[in-house]
Amino acid sequence: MSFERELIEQRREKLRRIEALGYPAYPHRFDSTHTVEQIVAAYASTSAEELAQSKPAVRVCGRLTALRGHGKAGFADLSQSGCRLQVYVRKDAVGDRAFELYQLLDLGDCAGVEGYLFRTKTGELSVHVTDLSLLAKAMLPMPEKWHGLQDVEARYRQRYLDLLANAEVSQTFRTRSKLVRALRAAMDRRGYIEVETPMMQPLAGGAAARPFRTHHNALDIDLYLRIAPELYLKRLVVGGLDRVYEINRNFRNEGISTQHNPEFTMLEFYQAYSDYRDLMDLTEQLIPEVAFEAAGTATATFGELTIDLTRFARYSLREAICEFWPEAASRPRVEDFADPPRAAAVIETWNRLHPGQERLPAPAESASAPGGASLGATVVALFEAVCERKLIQPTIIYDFPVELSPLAKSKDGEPGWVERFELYIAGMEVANAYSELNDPEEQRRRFEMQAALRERGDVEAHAMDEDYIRALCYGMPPTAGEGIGVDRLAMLLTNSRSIRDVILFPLLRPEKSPGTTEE
RNA sequence: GGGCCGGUAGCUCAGUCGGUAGAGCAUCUGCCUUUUAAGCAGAGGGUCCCGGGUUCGAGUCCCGGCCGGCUCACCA
Repeated sequence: MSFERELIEQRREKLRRIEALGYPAYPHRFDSTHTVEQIVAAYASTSAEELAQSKPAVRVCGRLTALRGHGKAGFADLSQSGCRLQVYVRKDAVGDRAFELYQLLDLGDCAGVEGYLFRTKTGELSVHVTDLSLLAKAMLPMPEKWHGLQDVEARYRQRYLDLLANAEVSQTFRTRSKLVRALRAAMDRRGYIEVETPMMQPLAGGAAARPFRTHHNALDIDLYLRIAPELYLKRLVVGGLDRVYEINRNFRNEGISTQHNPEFTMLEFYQAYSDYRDLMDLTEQLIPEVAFEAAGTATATFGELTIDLTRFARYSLREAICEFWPEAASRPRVEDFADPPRAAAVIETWNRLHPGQERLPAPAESASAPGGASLGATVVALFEAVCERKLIQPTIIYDFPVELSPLAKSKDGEPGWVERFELYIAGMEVANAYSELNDPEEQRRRFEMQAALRERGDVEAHAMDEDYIRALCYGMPPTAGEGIGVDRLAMLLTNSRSIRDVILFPLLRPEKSPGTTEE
């Protein structure tokens, strides 16, 4: 018999003995007068003398996270929702039967106690127990109490243990929850209505990404898990819902990294009669507002970095490349991105400055040149190489190439560029927004451009969506829309370097054979 | 997919030059009625990730694989 089996068998035996004492093994409920948190908060400053006099009666329950035996007495820590309360059990106070039960308890068991509050010699607020019950037995041993659960894989696969053993993990997810609530409240306050749009879509649109595919049996059709809710939310704007938002999952069938999980949570919102400038202003309000509400501060500590979420820089994408260019002598100018030959010269200079690294591609002379990257794509690639990891403090980067933004409205007088911005914090893209393209004819041309890319093998190029164009044909008011990556914002607010640390159950390869209690 | 790192008791980790598998916590037994990483005395507990190979001998060296982490690429 393996050691683990032996441990389980020991605990089965204890459970049998507990039942033999007349205690139910798995009682149905427990009436408490307080939560641990309430007791700790209410009596934090009550003196030992006052407690000795009033002997406040409490019934409280939680999980046993420490047991310190002393012969015919013992101390235990009862933990509930991240709060800890010491209980003191002595044989002459609880009686023989309950004390026998106490001796059969293990670390990790759920228990309830009844008694009165007092302070120990060392001044610790504790429950002097007069009665005790087992609420559920832990059949498997808890992780080590001092170091917690360190094995990264086990932490993700058995998140419940991670939450039990590592208090800061529990705190991270409480902060995340507050963040989602704060975002929702912020949108509600501003008059947006929350909606839910399809997660299963016949066409996966609204972003450039590879989708997951699934199948509906009764209709016998293939469907895609959504990569973005965008096209549905804009249909709602056409329908007169001038301010809508959705907080929900997107699914992208792509690589996994510290910043990418195949399913991730986005806040996406649309507002009629506005453009991207309005959303820049809104974003600058929203981020510090929700940070303060969720984390209690608008100053984020992220690894070595200290980030002030109240101050935002703004650069156009072209300005940013010039601004963050590493060498003064070869610094390009904004006009250098106006046509492929000049942009090619800038990229050539960059490649020359970075001989060891992979070369950035030069733009093709025309958009239809086979195999060549578009001017827009190469400028964005250059931006990412030059700037992205340097954008530590909150920075809005605006005006993107039209080739990469098939759903965004062009800038007046500059048809090659669209009214779009992205927000970068700590080198991560946190938000993406634009003035929505609402001209159905132009939208059709953009989709056709995408279809051409698709024919050349770009699996992420946007699919033609006739139904969406039909919706635009009924007239969509001028509208601005934005998506905010909730996971990445949660990372910033909880000092989590990996997106997996803010997702309760990140996607992992399935375990071959999880250990269970079968024999 | 490439590079680097890791996988040893339920948990956290050591393991030297290739020579009988170790500690702490947890568990079990005994003692202990104000402790708090409680304490004291004793005991049990191992597919050293898997499969090959080298060797008299492999946790250790070599090859292949599995799983995970970081990183680069990919991913607006």
